Amino acid sequence: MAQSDTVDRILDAAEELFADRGFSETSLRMITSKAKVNLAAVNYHFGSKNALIHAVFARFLTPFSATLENAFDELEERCDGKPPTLNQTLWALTESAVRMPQRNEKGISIFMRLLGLAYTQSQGHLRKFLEQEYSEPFSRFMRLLKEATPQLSSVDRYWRIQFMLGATAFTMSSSDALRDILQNKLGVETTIQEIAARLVPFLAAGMQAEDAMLIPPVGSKVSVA
Amino acid sequence: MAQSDTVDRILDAAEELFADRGFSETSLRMITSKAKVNLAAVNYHFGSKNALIHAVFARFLTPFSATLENAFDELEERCDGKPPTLNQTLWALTESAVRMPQRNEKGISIFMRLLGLAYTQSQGHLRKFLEQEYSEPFSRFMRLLKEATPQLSSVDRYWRIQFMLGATAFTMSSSDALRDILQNKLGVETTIQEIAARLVPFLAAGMQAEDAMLIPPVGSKVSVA
DNA sequence: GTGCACTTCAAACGTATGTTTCAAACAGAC
DNA sequence: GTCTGTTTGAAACATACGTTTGAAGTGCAC
Repeated sequence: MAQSDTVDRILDAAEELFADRGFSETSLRMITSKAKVNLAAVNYHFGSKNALIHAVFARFLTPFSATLENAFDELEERCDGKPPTLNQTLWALTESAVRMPQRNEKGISIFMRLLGLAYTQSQGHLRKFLEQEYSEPFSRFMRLLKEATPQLSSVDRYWRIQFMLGATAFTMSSSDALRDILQNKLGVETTIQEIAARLVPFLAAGMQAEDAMLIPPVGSKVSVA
Repeated sequence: MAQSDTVDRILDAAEELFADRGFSETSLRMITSKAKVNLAAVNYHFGSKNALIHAVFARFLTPFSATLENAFDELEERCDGKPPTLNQTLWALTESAVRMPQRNEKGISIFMRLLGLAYTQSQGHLRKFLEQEYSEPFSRFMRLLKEATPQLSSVDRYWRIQFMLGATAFTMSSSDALRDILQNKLGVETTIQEIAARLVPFLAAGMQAEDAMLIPPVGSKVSVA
């Protein structure tokens, strides 16, 4: 049994279990027994549980950030000089995610859930790792967003980006559960691509909303400064 | 030392620690030492750690759901017969949240973060508890949303509600950190009311977006079914 | 003051965790 | 075949967890 076999089996099992249950709620014993390898194999090959978590992210994120950089390059080239629109920028991101070669059909949604967990679970080491390793495509995406919404003040744009992040991370992090609910309630099947196709126009509309609302509607009791 | 003192100190400490670190990542020993009570006090007063988690939610959610019911009553009365608009419904919700009497100035944002965690961490017992205890105001809010967006299909509405939830829970759950960043970067102070005032138009715009976007913009490579 | 219900306390229990250890198995070079 | 570096295996380690126990302390009615 070659090394890579054990390593990959651990990564596969860890990825799925982390996505299902979260990081702290998944023990090394669950991972190694699902992967059918010895308990000590994780510490032997990765060093620690935290390092295993990083490896799970790196296996997806490293090729993804390369794909994303290419997509941004292509987009900027196609727009030669002019800044890409908000829709173009958002689509470049979602398409890069959707087009990533998948290990299996659940690959994307598993990974989206992991990204959502990374944001919501306060795993300090993980956030630090992600910031160190993948700051460049993130900064570039932020710059594109800025150029695509020149009408927004810095403060407005800042908050609306947070809103977008929230809607995305939250939805993706529970997309399996949400899909199941929808399946049971309305009998509708949904793919991750369809979710993305619904999410992008929602985000774009919110991002470009006119805020005629800083004063609450007539009849309400509280004046919002 | 009266009972209520110990109970409240435990609830205060638990609320803050859960919000900071998540449920599984917070041990009873952390809680009791922060609250300066004996370790056994939690099991004595609440029965178990899960029951403590429920109590933390109930302390906020019970008065809040009463306030919210009143706000909805008032709103529907004011609209006599006609369904309230989306903006009115969203404002009724946010105002009820903002107007809740707070134990301290961080009360709201702490609780928003807890709600976000409840959704993302797969704590089965918690979801079951919340569904059993607070299904009524939740269903009512959903009904109001439905009446305020008759143009949306059930599926569209379902997903957009998830997007709204996500943007709200995520933003509110990290609003302290986000406010700090904004303060340092741009030197701007922000209150929770102002965040709500920015969030509501974002949500309303997203909710009412025309989805002319189910086919990606010209020039993109992937057709999304 | 005595009795009684309620509350606190220190200590222990059983279990699960991440990690380490060290011998056994293995693979490839010579 | 023998040696060498790498990988696996079963077992143990130390630690942390939620929970339970039983004694000590507390406030109040009588």
